[in-house]
Amino acid sequence: MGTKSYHHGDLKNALIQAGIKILAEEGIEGFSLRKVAREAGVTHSAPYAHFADKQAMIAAISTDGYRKVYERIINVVEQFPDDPLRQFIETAWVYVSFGFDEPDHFKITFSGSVEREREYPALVEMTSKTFDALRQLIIRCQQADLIDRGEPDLAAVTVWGFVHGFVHLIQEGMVSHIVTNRYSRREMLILSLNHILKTPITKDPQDDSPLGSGTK
Amino acid sequence: MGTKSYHHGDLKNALIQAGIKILAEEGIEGFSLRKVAREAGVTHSAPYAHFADKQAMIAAISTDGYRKVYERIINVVEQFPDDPLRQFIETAWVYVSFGFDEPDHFKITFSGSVEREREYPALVEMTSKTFDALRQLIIRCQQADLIDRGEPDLAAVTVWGFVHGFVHLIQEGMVSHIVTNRYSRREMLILSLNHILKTPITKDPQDDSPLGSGTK
DNA sequence: TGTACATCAGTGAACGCGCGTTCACTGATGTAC
DNA sequence: TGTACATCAGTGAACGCGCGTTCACTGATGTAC
Repeated sequence: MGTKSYHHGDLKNALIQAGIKILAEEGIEGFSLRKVAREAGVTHSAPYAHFADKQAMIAAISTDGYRKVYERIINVVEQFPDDPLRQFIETAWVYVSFGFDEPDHFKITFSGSVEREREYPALVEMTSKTFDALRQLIIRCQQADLIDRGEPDLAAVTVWGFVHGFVHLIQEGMVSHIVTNRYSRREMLILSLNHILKTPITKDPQDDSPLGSGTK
Repeated sequence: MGTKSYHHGDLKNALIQAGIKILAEEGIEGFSLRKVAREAGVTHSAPYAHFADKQAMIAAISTDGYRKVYERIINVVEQFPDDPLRQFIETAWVYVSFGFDEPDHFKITFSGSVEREREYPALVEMTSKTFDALRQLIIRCQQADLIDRGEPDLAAVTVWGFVHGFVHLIQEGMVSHIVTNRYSRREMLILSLNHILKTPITKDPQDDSPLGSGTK
């Protein structure tokens, strides 16, 4: 399992990275297997040695997106072991940051680009691990009385739905400039989360800066 | 402005309807100008008499989506003139229903498929009218103390973000079966909105049925 | 009412393009003896 | 260390396809006199 073997070395991973780069540069519209191969410096038919077809390549990129988010969430949870509020905010921020930093990788990951998910066990595993981490977090927040109790899966729908929609609205430029000119994205996120939290917070726990002052 | 004139009659609208049908049957992936023309029973070059290019056709379909949602929102607001809570719930339901009933028309409308929106004044007008209706509704809800006060545009981001994400999660099958098997979509929506409302409601105002009983 | 003309919605052939996928191949790498 | 062979990652030509768009055209409709 060295980093390089013979021939190209690790074409499979190189193709995934190339795919992510194509997404970043040309978006989902511009995504094609041929471009990915070109980006990786390889013939357009080379990817077929590693991926059955285009769908399989997309599934691998999607899996990578879930993996990134999952690892960051786990990381945040470990970083603030006894602080569910902080875990809640930073987990939301992880998700939102991914959406802002890699918009099209985010879209391909969380917008059901993979048609027959079942056929990709690695993807199925990453999605269920991620969903589970979110669910556990919600339960911890309910126990700490941070958000309304009730069916945790339903609370998860509320929170995750909001966070996803939040990214979407900003990505698509649907948020009024009154808001985007006045608040940073992190500030907007936390102020919005306040509508869901039972006790609104007034300071960003990251640096104790006051929220909603109305100046970026 | 008769319904039919000479030749085809009203090809422009017929093409928009054909486009919506193609979206419903084959999704965004399967959408092409040539298919739309075929569906409308017309040569593949006929649409160019009415739309400058593919983008213009998409912009028209998107405008139609906004128009539908806008008209239904206005309708709901007029139907319950002094009941902001009811307006709030039904407006959310209008949006969500559109997403469930016409998933791909919804996506093309609210997922920034139009590249240079500025160039389509009818679209710009419909979006701003819709945004404004939502904003006014949020303000009415804040005044009635239904949701937390503060910058209305930010509250709108929270609510609209949530509702959009809600549709997305369900459309993409990302909601746990525990939840979807147990609650109807309307029930899920209202129970989720309860996390945002200051005073949770316990009955669906539409028919006074109890919420969250745990059986569809 | 009838004729000549202008308008313009819709036709159909043609273009060039990039795509996904296949397939016989080449040639570098690894393995057996 | 050297040779023969097997493996298999990557090549490059070829395929058929549907796409967006253009353009000279046709023929139905409307208008002027």
